[in-house]
Amino acid sequence: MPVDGRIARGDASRRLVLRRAVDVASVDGLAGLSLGRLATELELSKSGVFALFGSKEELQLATIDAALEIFRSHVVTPSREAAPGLPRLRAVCENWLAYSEKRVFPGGCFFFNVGAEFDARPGRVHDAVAAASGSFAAFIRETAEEAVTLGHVDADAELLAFELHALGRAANADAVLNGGTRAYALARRAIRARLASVSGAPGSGTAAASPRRSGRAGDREGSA
Amino acid sequence: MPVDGRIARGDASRRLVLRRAVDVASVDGLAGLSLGRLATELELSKSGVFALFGSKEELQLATIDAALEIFRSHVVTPSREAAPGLPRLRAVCENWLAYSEKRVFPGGCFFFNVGAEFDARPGRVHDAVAAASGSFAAFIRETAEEAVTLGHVDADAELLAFELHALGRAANADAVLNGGTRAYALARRAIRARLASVSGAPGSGTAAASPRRSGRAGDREGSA
DNA sequence: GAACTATACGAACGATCGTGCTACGTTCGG
DNA sequence: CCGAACGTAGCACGATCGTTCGTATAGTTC
Repeated sequence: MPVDGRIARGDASRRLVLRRAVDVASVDGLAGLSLGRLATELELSKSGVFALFGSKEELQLATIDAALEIFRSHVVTPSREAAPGLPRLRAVCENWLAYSEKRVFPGGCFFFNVGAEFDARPGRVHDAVAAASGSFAAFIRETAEEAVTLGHVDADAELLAFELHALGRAANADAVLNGGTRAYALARRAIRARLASVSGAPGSGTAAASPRRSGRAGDREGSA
Repeated sequence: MPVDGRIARGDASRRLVLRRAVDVASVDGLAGLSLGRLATELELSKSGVFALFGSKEELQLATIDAALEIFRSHVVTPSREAAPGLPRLRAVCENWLAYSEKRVFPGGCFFFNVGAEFDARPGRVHDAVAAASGSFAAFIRETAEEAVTLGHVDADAELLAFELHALGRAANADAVLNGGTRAYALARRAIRARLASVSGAPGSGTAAASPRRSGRAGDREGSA
């Protein structure tokens, strides 16, 4: 019977702290996280919060893990329900944009912010952020490779994945910094143009939204 | 005679501080800037540095201005030497990538980092960052519009500018976070494919580097 | 029951933060 | 030459930081 009431209580407290920590970090960064602030906002003692994680760095690493779980549940997992190939590739793009636009984290994409924050600093936090960011980049790439292998798109999979990831992150950056939703609309147009199927099977995945606005003379695709 | 020895001395000190401040901020963020750290590293007194700017927020704003000047001198100004239209559009892309890759700021693009840092925080620093970022986005857009007007490319100028800006920022993010130069190569391939001229006049601007690697079967452009 | 473990608290630590105040040069305008 | 302006340093303040210590409490295991 691995039911330990003490550990269960501790895990509940850890979840409570981490739920707040991911929101704070998405706005003020992982360095802006402070034990005292978290304790005050959650009406706990600073030393109690500290004891739950052992050090600030461990709190930061736990915050990254918690954010990664939330990210996966909003972006990666639902995308797997779409059919492999182009539908899934469209789904992961749309799910990512929706995840950013709905402000699952109040500061926009968590990993965009902490990635920019720790990109040039060494240490375990940097490595954890890079690993998390890299795992999602790998997921996009594998999904793109699948779409190419299945003949749904004719492109270099790695380059296509890079472009799609770039468009999403740019939309997040512009939208959070300047407000409004224009950046998301631009990203969706660019992604749609890039993911026009080569032949048939245009079946939209789980969340491919906005089938509207097919007009707009020359949606920019035949520039070669 | 606008020669005031006192003000001249003060400006020299301000430049000394700001030169260090932009480098520190590009790695540790504008919030990671501290008067004490700057004073210690520059062997000045903390109160002296403080008096030069009046407040930390003023130091942050001055740091943004100093970084903007450096950015313009490396990216915007040299791009204006290229011929209007497609050559200039190619030049601004390449100059931006070179600015990021050469680590003009040790933490990569200054405005990418502080943009992500202050995107969701209110205040004057946010507004200054948004204005600086927006002014460069406007420059790309205007350059793209010029290329479209001149018939050098057939595309939606706003969307094209968004895509190019997105590709550059993604390359910066990936390269700084993970090291290596692969992200820059991917961005250059994507930009080159996007900026294939519609007819003639492919004259490369001032800094369009890497005319190599024209091979690579199907450089992904005819996916529509 | 005792022995042990884990959560949680309160108090305190040394360090650093941004910010004042004071004082001393240097340099300007009159 | 004199008073004002500016740069610069020294010192101290209140606040907050991460961390440590001692202790009380609740749960598990014997």
